[in-house]
Amino acid sequence: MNFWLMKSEPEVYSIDNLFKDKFTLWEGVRNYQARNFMMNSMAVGDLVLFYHSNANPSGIAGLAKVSRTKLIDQTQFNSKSEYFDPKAGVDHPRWFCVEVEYLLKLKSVITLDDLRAHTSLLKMGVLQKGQRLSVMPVALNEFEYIYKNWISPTKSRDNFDSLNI
DNA sequence: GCCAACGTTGGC
DNA sequence: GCCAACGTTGGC
Repeated sequence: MNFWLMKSEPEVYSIDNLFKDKFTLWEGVRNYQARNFMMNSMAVGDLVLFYHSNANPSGIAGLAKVSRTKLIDQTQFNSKSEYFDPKAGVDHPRWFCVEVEYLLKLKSVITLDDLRAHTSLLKMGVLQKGQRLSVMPVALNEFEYIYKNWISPTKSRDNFDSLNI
């Protein structure tokens, strides 16, 4: 299993939206590196830190799980969509996405300051200066650390049993 | 709203 | 294939 961090602006689509929807297609990614992660590396069951960007505060707002992979992002073909890509065609799609499933919403957002206060997390992609990727991998040790410190209901568990994964 | 960082585009 | 110009991201 792999771990990911995926960014969304809560004004556009928040963890509350995902709670209501239960599932969502992660459409609109128009960055090749981010696309390649979704296309080549994500597997069903991978866990996702749902990150609110451009928010008050910005940070990790909840947890999701990859439920379908290697889907063609249909918005690239829709000339009415803000994600329309005139260089893509149904016979040669450029952009792919995954579907994610809601798992939980945190009682409070784990802010960037929260994360930076822990030396074990200093290497996290999302904390690096100038990083702009909207989909990025999270190391196992980083995910476990975050899980133990902020997500696990008992804070004493060291596995993911409570999530029924 | 500012602006640093970084990805993409396109002329050459 | 270089690289300047431009657009976007996203914290602040």
